[in-house]
Amino acid sequence: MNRYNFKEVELKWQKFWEKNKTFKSTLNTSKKKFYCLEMFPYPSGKIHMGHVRNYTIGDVLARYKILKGFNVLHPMGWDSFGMPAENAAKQNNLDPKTWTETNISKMKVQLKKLGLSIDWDKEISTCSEEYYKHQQKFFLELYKKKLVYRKENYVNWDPIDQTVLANEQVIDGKGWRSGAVVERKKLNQWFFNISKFSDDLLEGLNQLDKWPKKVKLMQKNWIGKSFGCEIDFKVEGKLPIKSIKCFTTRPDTIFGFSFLAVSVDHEIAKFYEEDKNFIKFKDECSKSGTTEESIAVGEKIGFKTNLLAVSPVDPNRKVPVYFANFVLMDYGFGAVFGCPAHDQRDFDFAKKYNLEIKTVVKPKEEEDSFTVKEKAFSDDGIIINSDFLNGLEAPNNSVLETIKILETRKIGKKLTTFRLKDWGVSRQRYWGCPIPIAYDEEGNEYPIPDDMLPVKLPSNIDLKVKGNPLDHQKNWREITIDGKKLTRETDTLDTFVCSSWYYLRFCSPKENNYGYAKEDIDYWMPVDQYIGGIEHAILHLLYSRFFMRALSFENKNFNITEPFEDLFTQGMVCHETYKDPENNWISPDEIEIVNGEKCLKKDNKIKITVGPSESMSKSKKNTIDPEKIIENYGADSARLFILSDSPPEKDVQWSEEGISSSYKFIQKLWNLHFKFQNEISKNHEKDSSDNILKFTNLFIKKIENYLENFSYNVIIASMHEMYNFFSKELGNEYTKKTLYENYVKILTVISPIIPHYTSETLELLKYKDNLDWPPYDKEILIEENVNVVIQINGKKRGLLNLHKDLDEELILKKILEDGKLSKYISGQIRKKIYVKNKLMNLII
RNA sequence: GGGCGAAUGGCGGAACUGGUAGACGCGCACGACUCAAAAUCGUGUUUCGCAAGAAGUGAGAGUUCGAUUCUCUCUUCGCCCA
Repeated sequence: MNRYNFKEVELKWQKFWEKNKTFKSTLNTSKKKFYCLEMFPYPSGKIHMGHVRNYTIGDVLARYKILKGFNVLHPMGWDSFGMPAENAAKQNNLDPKTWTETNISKMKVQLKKLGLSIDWDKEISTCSEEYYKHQQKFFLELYKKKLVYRKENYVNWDPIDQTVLANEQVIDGKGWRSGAVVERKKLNQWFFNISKFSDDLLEGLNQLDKWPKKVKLMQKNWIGKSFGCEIDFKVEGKLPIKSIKCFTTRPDTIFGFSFLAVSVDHEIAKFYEEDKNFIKFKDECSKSGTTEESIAVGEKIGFKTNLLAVSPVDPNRKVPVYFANFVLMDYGFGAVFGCPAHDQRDFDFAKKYNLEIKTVVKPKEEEDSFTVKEKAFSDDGIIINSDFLNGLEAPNNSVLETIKILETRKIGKKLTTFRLKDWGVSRQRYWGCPIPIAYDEEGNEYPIPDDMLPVKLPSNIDLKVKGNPLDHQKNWREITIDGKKLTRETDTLDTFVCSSWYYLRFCSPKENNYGYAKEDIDYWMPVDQYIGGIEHAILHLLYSRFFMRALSFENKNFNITEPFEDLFTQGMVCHETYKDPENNWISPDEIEIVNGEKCLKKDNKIKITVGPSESMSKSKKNTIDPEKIIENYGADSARLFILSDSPPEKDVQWSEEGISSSYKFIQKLWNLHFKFQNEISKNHEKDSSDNILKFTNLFIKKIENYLENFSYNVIIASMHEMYNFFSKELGNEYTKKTLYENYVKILTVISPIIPHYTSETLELLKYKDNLDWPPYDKEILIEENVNVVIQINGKKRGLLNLHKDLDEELILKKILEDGKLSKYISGQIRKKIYVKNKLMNLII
């Protein structure tokens, strides 16, 4: 017996799978399909532990489904457009294409070392012309359906990346990638009309039974459906306007109205265009971002107009009208009424500009004389000081009730709004899918005709220019359509567009004329299991759901609305953080242990402070390189460990002890294997017991159950139990047949976890057939004796091993006969609770 | 501020519809092998107690014969939104 040589074995089987195209899948309607998809990676050039976890989880599932007889589609591709390529290319003086392609080939090698059951023939890359040419067709298709449009709009501008960001890409008022404080800028932009499907996207969530509740809730909140009221306020003043339309979700506080605020982009702003003070004010507004976040946190400022707004419920009440930075043009009508007493934002504003604060809601337990003083009261309460609204319960009752009253009085009308805004897809970058549109001198739009598609990205461009490099490509920009001289659009599409339909492309990766072939998607779609990080709970998943709706809109041949049947969101991979005495982050590689203490390798007198375990990140230097792990311990060890310590949906902590323990376990299994072979060769005449048969069948049952429920960590625990069981049990005599058959079954059911190891050991056993998931024998699992828990007054006092289905009275007799148990029974037995074959509880 | 979720030994975590809490692993301790160490193997490991036994799943209550599991209040932490 030699040591298990993982390097040799893993390479051997990876080559075998590749050569035999073991995981190639073809359309076969006679077979039940299973589409297993993990979120495809960005080709940074190096895989990280998050990838290892994501793809291992998916691989275990895919391999299990193959054993279960499914026709499994398990593809891999590259989300390969996007800024990092452009930035890296700029720094290293090469072009994004070369950089990306080199990275892809590097990462492919690394991924293959994990031993994934990928059908590499279906590999796709979103930056390839093969891919994006179809995306341009889709774009024009949506353009025809009027689901894509262009408008001038204020946008979130990332000054570092020099590009526009969608609201979803602004986090804490900063660009999600660059971290730069986002500015407001007015630009001509392309938009996908995602808001057209707001209601449908919301409703659709109800069908997604298998999605995590959390993700559905996050999407629901993001779509943000709310009821409110549209109210037309009469205004008085020197300007030629008579009224301003407002939207409010709290019409019930109308009597507390003390100012009206409009956006600086509101139509009445045109009367102030010459006003220097207004221009200054507007400038100040544009400095703070347009996100809800920045508006909530930032200072509320206003610019007083010379208009007065009249209360629609009390014509004598006239209040000032302000431009205010916290009102956005794309929310409601760009105008809101302020009720300082019951909205903190309005309260802050009123305090600043000395406006009236009129209380119209009181807490339930307070008197009617209650007044708001230090801060706004926005909890539930009762309406007061509001004439015909008095006494209503706010807000549950009062909002709908008020809307009804306002409707009958023709003051306002009910309006449903959504928080979800249209998806701005224009990016001022080179490395993206070109938008297939051109313009004439007047700015009219011309779709690029079919025979002139695809619009290819020009090569050999200068990236070092400011702004979008495509703007500087004069030759490329000029185009003649039908004899007309036009200029191309230079914006490229947000990379989220590429990832909104890649799962369709995997079904027909070679289809040349269109993005997919109908027969392929009819068979393979929807994705049966989608696996990825929770960080995509909103953006990518919502965009994908939209994209399917957009494709199926006015299209009889396409009726997929929900692309992902089941969704699993895995947790992150964490590691301890280390710091030296000067507070610098220290990587795990730079550390050695001296006398049980963590010290710097290069100077082991310097001690290291151990910080909390956090998600692996380059900035905290707590990353572990998967390549090195595979090099030192092998892919099976890495797979085993990444699955073993925590449930897949939770964060897992990477540790040196953990990976080395997984490595050792495989060595132990290897030793066990030769024990098996040795016992098999002994050729015993009969089985000493049916222990092995029972264990194996229970094992299959358990593993199957765990695989179905993503309880992968418990599978590893069961594998240890299996090892412990057989190490002892092989000391007893069993026939060659019993040993061989059960051992093959054991190896089969653990093969999704450590496929290289099991392939090798099965080969050593000279096992030649195709592997199938072994059905377990229910009959064997039926036990004749059962352990019955004996409780006295609800306290466990003992355990009796009894024949199954024993009569209650007989059990009682046994208890009384048992000295250890009977000593607890002093008086009369008042009550007996008997749970069949499980428990007997006696109440004294 | 709102919503959602979580809390179990020294640590990661198990426990199917309420029915033996702590599976399995890590760590630790002891032992075997060894001149010694590493590796490996074996035994033990919730706490208190010599023991019998008692307590015990963040805290407090409730429902129940019986609660890690259900209900309420609170504390802490995490995530999302503001």
